[in-house]
Amino acid sequence: MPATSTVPPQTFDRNLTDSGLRNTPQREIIYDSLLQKRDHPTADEVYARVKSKMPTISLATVYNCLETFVQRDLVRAVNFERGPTRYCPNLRPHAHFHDEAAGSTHDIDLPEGLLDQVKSILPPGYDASSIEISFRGHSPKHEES
Amino acid sequence: MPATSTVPPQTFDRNLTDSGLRNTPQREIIYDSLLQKRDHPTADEVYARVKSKMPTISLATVYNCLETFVQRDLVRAVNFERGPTRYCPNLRPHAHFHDEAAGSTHDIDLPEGLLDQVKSILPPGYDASSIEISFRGHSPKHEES
DNA sequence: TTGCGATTTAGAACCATTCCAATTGGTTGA
DNA sequence: TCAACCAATTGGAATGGTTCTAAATCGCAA
Repeated sequence: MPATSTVPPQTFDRNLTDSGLRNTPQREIIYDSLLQKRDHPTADEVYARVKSKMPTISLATVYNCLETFVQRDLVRAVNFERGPTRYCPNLRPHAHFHDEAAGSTHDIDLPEGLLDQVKSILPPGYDASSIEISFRGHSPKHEES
Repeated sequence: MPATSTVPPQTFDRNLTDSGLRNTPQREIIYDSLLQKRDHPTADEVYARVKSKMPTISLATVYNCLETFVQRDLVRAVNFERGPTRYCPNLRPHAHFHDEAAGSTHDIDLPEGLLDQVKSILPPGYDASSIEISFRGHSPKHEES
């Protein structure tokens, strides 16, 4: 049982079709590649991985599809400073830990209630639609980041 | 009394000179401009503000100086997604709130202990050198963001 | 002074991303 | 089945923020 939560395949499909979008081969193969190796790849990395299965796919399509997934809340976009955007199919509430030495990124599960607690520090009148928590530092070794 | 904490002028100077750097007119005027209007300006905005006082200054110098300040922990660099880096002279531990509608960024003071508490969710072996907490949403009106 | 390293500068280069315009593809309803 | 329409893909050009480069300048210290 992985410590991640992704949508089941049929939900992925319906999430798209329900809003008038299509589940194209490109979208399927890109989403698949995110599930396959959950190391928070950049668009370029996704492009490279996906090209072996579908050599004619274009980088623009990779950007388009990833953006579509983010809009539909199927995937999270993760940013560290000004680095390239990374993509993450884990929908469970979690923070990110960026290992500076290894250049790898790990998900950190959030305990129940932590987000509410953090949100409670906001002064009256502030209404947060999203909260990001990210760490930098060094982390134990992982085979797969 | 502002809810921010910046270094006193002589500390600013010593922080630089102690590590073999010089406190040049450009550095002084740029740091000044950050103190003057604490709305988390981008490098471009700093450039525009500073140009009226020193018309010959270059954008590259603005980038150089800001980067120097960040290295020396005189200023914090703040990023929201892939937007341009913004700069903040407030050294007190704080989070950032980004108002999507207004495009403005506010400091949110962190209560004593919150960072430790957030840090405590890390599994054993993880050692965080920095933590970022950022909100997006909508905030009450401000004259100055 | 002279020398040396720190600094500034303009402009070129870079990189991630978005835009554009043309083509292709799938669905729907006549 | 066809036509029409809108979604999606594609390659390449364009954009925007930032960094690099190489040359000029500056300021302190021998």
